[in-house]
Amino acid sequence: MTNKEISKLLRNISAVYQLSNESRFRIIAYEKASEVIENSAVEMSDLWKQGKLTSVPGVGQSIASYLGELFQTGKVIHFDKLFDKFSPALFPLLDVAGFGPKKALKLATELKLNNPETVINDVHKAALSGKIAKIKGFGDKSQQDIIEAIKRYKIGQDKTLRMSVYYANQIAKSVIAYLMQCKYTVDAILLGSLRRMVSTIGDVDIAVKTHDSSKVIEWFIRYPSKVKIIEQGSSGASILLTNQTQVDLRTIDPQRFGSMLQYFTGSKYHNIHLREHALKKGLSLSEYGIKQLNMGKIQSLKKGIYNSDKNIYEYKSEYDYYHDLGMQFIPPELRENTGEIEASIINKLPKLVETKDIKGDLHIHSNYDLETSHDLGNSSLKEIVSRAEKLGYEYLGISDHNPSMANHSNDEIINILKRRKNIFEHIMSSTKSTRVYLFIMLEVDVLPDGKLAIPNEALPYLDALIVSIHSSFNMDKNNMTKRIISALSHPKAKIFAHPSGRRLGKREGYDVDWDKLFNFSIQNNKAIEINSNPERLDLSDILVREATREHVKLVINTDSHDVTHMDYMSLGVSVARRGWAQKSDIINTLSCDKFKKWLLNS
DNA sequence: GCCGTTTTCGGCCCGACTGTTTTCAGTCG
Repeated sequence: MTNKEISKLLRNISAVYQLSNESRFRIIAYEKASEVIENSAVEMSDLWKQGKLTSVPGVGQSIASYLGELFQTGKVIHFDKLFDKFSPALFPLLDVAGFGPKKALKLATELKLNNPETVINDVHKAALSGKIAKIKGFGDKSQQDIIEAIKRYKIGQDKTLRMSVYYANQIAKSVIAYLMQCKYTVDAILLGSLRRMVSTIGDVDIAVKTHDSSKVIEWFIRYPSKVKIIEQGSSGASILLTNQTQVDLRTIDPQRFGSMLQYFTGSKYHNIHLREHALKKGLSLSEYGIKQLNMGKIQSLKKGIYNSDKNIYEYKSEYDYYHDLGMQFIPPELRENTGEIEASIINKLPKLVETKDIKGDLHIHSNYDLETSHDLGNSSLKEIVSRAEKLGYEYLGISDHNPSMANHSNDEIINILKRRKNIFEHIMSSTKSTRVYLFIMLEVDVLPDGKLAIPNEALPYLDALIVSIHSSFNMDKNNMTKRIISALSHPKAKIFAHPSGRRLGKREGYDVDWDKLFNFSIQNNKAIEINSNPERLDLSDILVREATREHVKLVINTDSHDVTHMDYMSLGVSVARRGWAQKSDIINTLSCDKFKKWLLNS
C-alpha cells in the first residue's frame, strides 16, 4: 500500500463522512491526513514498522491504528462498513472538476449508477441526453458544465494532472505581458504555487494591482487564447486557455496589496496555520488585512493602516503584514506549513541559498562524440565555457555519457577518453582569456550489479565521475540501494545524479532507502545531485529537506544538453530553497580551490 | 479526529463565486 493509495483512501473516507453529516472537524481531519501523507517523503508502511505513524502531523491514535490494521490485514473493517452505505460509483466522479461528494452522490443515486468502471461515461451520456437538467437542484447550465468538465477530464485534465513549473512560467509571462498592456493595470505579479516554485503547477495565479478592478477583469477575460470563462466576479476571474491551462486573476487596490499577496501566494495550509496563529493573538486574517477581534485589548499593529469604514488594518507590503503578526518575513518557497511559521516566530528561519551563490555547474553534456549509446549535447565546449563565463561561474564539469560498452572493447573506450582529454585540454589552453576552470568528467551508468559502465584503466583520463541509473528501474528498494552504494563506493565517483530517477508527469522514481544512502554519502564524502532539468527536479524538495536535516552534501546541476539549458540552474536552486537548503549545504557554492579539493581528493 | 507557551478538553481559517434558489448549498482555493 503506497502513500498515494493511502491518501486516496483517506480522501474517500472524508467524502463518506461528508455524506453522513459527520462533524466537519472529523471530515477536515481526514482530509488533512490525506494531504500530509500524499506529500510525505517517507512511506507510511515503513513508519508503521517502526511504530512511528503518529509522528506524522495530522495522524493521531485513531488514524494510526486504522492504518496499522490496513498494513496487517490489507483492509480496515471500520472503513469498509462506511463504504458499504454508498454506491462505489460516486468515488471516480470526485476526480472530475466541479464534483464534490454531494453532487456525486446525488447523481449516482438519481441515475441509479453502481459501476465505478463506467460511471463517468454514464454521467456523460445522461447529461448529453438531457436527463441531468431534470434532477432537482440541477439545471441546464449545470448540465452543460458537467458535459464540459467530463470532456476535459477525458483529455487528461483531471484535478491531479500538473505541468512543469518551467512551462507554467512561460504561459504566465505571456498573460502578465498582456495584462500590463491594460491601462488600468498598475502592476501584475505571479503568485500561488508558481511564486512558491512548486515543481509541478496545477494552474497559473496572477494578482493585479489596480484602482479599477472591473476594467482589468474585462480586459483579462478577452485574453486572445482564452477558450472559456470559468468564473467572473467583482474581485477576480478565472479563464481556461486553448492549451487547457487555467489562469486565475485577482485584482486589488494598491493599499491592500500586501495582504492579497500573502493570501494568494498560499499555500492553503500555510494560510490556515497562519490564521490559527493570529487567532491566538486575537487577530483575524483575510486577503483584505488584519481585524482585531477583541477591541478592548489593543494590539500594536504598527505597520498597518487603519481603515475605519471596514474596521480593518490594511497592508501595502507583505513584509509589514508578517511583521505585525510578530513574525519574520517567510520566503514564498517555505510556505508549506512544515515548520516555517514556528521558525519565523522565534527568528530561526534559514538563510536560503540563492542562484548568485552558485560557482559552477558540474553536469553538462557537450557535443563531443565519444560514441555513447545515450544522447549527445548540442553545444561545443567553447560555447559552454563562454556561457559559463557570462553566468559568472568559476568552474565547470563536462560530464558526457560514457562510451557504449556494447559497441566497444575496453581498449577502444580507453582510447576514446584519452583522446577526449587531450582535445579538451587543447581547447582550454587555446582560449586563454577564460577564467573558468574545467573538470573533465563523465556521467557513468550504474549497471544492475552496481558496477560502473567503464573500465578502470580509463579512469586516469577523468577528474571525477558522476554516476547515475539509466536502466533496470524496477529493482526492489534493498537491491537498488545496494546498487547505488556500490557504484558510489568507487573513489572517483563523487556525485549521484538525478537520484530518484523520476520524470515529472511521466515516470515515478525507483525505490531507494534514502536514510541509508544519505548516511553513506555523509560517511564517504559524496554529493547527491539536485537536477535542475524541468522534467526532473530530482532530488525532490521533500527529500532535500530530509537531506539538509542530516547535513548531506548536495550539488545543484543543470544536466544541460544545450547551452540554453544552463539557465535552468535557478529551477534547481528553487528546489533547494524549498528544501530549506542554505549556502553551506550546496557544495558547488564553494570557491574553485575548495571545490577542487573536495572533487579530486578521494 | 487532531492537538497543546493561555488547553488532555474544547477549540478547530476565511472568503469568493455559481447555480438554483428567494436565502442557500456546494465547491474551490
